[in-house]
Amino acid sequence: MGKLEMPKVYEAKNHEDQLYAAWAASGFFNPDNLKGEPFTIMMPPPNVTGVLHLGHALENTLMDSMIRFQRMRGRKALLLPGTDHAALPTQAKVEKMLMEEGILHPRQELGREKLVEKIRVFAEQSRTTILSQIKKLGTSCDWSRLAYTFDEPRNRAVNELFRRMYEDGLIYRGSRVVNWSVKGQSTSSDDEIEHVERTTKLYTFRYSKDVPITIASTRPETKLGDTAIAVHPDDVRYASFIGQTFAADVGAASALCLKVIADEQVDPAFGTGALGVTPAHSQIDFAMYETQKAKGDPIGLIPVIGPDGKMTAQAGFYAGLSAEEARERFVSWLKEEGLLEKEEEITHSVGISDRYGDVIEAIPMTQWWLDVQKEIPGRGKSLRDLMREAVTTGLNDDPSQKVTITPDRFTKLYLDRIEHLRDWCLSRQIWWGHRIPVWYCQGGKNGVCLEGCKPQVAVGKPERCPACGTTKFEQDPDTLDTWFSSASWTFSTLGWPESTDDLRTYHPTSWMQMGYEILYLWLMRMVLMSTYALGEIPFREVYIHGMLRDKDGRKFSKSLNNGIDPLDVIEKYSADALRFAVVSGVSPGNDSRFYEEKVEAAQRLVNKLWNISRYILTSIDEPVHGRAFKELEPKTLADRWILSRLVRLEEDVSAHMQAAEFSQASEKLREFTWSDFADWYLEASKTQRAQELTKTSTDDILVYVLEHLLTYWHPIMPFVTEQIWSSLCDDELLLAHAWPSMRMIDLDLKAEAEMAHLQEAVSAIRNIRSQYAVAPKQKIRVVMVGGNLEGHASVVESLAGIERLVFEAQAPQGEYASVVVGDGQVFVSLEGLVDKQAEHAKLARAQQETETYIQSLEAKLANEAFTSKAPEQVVATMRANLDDARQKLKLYVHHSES
RNA sequence: GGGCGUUUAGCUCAGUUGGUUAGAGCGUCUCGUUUACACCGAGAAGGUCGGGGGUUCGAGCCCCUCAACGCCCACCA
Repeated sequence: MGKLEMPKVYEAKNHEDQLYAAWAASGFFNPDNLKGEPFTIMMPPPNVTGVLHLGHALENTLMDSMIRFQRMRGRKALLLPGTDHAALPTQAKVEKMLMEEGILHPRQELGREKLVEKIRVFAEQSRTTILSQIKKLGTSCDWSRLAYTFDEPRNRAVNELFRRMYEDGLIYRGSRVVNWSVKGQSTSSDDEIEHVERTTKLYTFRYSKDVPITIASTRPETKLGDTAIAVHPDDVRYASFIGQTFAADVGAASALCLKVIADEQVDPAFGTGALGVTPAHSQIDFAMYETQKAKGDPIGLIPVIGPDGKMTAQAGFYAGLSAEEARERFVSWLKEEGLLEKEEEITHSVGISDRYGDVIEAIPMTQWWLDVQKEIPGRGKSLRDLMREAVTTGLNDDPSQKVTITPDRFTKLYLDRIEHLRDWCLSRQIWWGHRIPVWYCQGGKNGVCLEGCKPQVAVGKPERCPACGTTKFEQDPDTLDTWFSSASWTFSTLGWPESTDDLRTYHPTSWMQMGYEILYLWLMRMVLMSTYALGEIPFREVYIHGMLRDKDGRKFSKSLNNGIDPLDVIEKYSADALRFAVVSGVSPGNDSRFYEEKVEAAQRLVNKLWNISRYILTSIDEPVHGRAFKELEPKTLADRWILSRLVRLEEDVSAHMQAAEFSQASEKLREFTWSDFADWYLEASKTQRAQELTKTSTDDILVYVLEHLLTYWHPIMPFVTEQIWSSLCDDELLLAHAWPSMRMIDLDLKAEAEMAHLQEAVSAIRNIRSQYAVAPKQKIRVVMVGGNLEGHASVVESLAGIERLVFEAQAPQGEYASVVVGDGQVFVSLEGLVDKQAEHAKLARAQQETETYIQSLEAKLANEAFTSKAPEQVVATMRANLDDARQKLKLYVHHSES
């Protein structure tokens, strides 16, 4: 009788919070208390827009499994936690909530200060919730280094980055066409726009009877701002018009002045082959405007749609109308004038604001931009160059400064994207976020410096204007794109811009995981910031994971109401089960499905591990842990076999964990736990423990294997393993236990092969029992001829549930069901039960199979091309198999003769 | 219009550089309450690896091609 009490069912609820508290109190989450080579992971900071979802459960499992593994392997492991203020999403969310509460225009009604305060309160609450949820998931992060993208140290880093980039001339203020959300009243970057297919009407028309060129548009109302007509330079139809200017009165404030220009980008085959150029309301047309300007042959720029989504004064007759109304009226005017030639339905893609959901308008505005193509002073390269180098040759051709992306295909996506990168619009007109650190001198009237000074880029308000001497300044009202702060996450969290020990020790970070949906938004920008600011890559390895979907492969979404709250799953099952379920079946870059049955299966595994431990720990009087391998005394085949399997397991799991192949690692562990250890060794151990000779050695091996197994499971299932460990060992946390390497121990291939035979024989006997429905209590006798299992009779007897196994030289007489196993034959005594016909048929079938098998092997081995070209080992294995099969066939032949 | 991914048992997925007769979990069927576990045990059924072609001694894996589904990108005015 053991001294321990363990309930039959593992109740995670009773242990998880206490275990987490014990880990946190131990100090091992903090790498300052660890030795070894640093290994760093920065937690992708969850947005403070709400609570954690399943995707976070996946991410936390991936990160925590990796960091726990590395910690146990003796690394100075840092997993740094944090949250993201998520400027636009958070403000959008709070505004929506306020609107639901009846504050229909939060910005106007509350004003900047009050609205920001409302958002801050919401964000804080959400932050607190999120941090407690991270603990529930078991994530072993260093809370002493907790960061927030919107806290003071991060604000300093952001301002400093802005300042340096401004001084390097990379950040500039300029008027360009931006992506404008009328609903959100803010710009957004190219990456925050979703393209959706829509059907729209395409109108083909002329500006006036005097303009000889016909154009087409899905947004005719924007044509009020056209300043040119572009055609392909080689298009003979229009060649004679190039360079000419046509005037047209379409009802705008002043008559349109349309210059015909040549541009390679125009597709002569599309529509009429002529394109009405609207520089103010199209990114492409704006590019043409810039090209023309550079060529010294400028065209105009007339904004006809304003930030409020209404037609501007320049739209003349249409001023004040919404774009839709203006379109309607303009089209009917075209009809009346006989200018409309065609009206057809087409599908094309429109840009939609990620957060506000309205169609993005292209509008020219003065904003802050980051130039990604300009050469960085003193470096001879642009930001784009740095981003490219980091994933190809390594930064400055240094291979140790190379970011490896898994799976590799995302590297190509990344590189393609870099080539098409446009300047990054940094400023947002929302209020929740890092304020642009730029101050405008208010020396004169209307907020303009008397001496015309430049904007002052400074972390705090400047003392006085160097030009006019005033102390009156106004800060830029805009805020920074939220990704500007998250892009600096790998180093702002370590104290940059100070030169700290942390920065020297933990940067570049070792490993990063993220979903593919933020590859452009985040991964690229982290590389940009880190290579710019530190001349270092942000991380060495990036693991890109897929999305979790529901049982039917659909995204989890509020509108589908198919959400699963990870906290509910933890409450109902366990954090370990959630972790295992979420990680099993995932491969890098691919989506995977998640549903409750997976967690149920995982929880059964957790319980199985619990019960294996319960059996061992409660039935062994004084389990001794920490024995060395060589202290063990394997006495039986099963002993030698399970130890060899354990060595193999360690090898596999270590390799898989190192390579971030979590699913494979957990699959190997599951297989060993349930099949090898529980179903075979534990059952075999019962017989061994009943015998004086093998009692002690078996106990030792049971404890040894359990102890190792818990260790190898720990990174994936930390709670249950730690809980069991506490029963085994009361002076050390499993969290801080060293990963036992078994690299120096040889596999026992002989034992593995012999055990495979034994298992086959046992299965065969069980099969016969099942086939003949032999009652479990019915005593049966089994005779074995050949098979080399003498010496293992008692194990076979207990595993197969038979009364007695005897070995004889020849097949016995009487009523037997038989089966050939390896080079032996098993005869199960079944007096009065044997269905001779069925037996015969069964044997004939088995014999036939063996013959076919032999034939196929013979054919292969007779093929000279095969034997000469295939590796020696493959041929040798096949020869051995052929021998075995022939041996087997002899037994069948012998049997059918007898 | 480009590009990428997926397609293996009823369902969800493994299958590592091409090498024995393709695996697991769940589900299904049969049997079983022997003190670790009914959140269990034993046994069984179930697959021409999406179709076609090719390379090779040998293909689930490599090449070509077609198909279905999904995703991403794009300046179709």
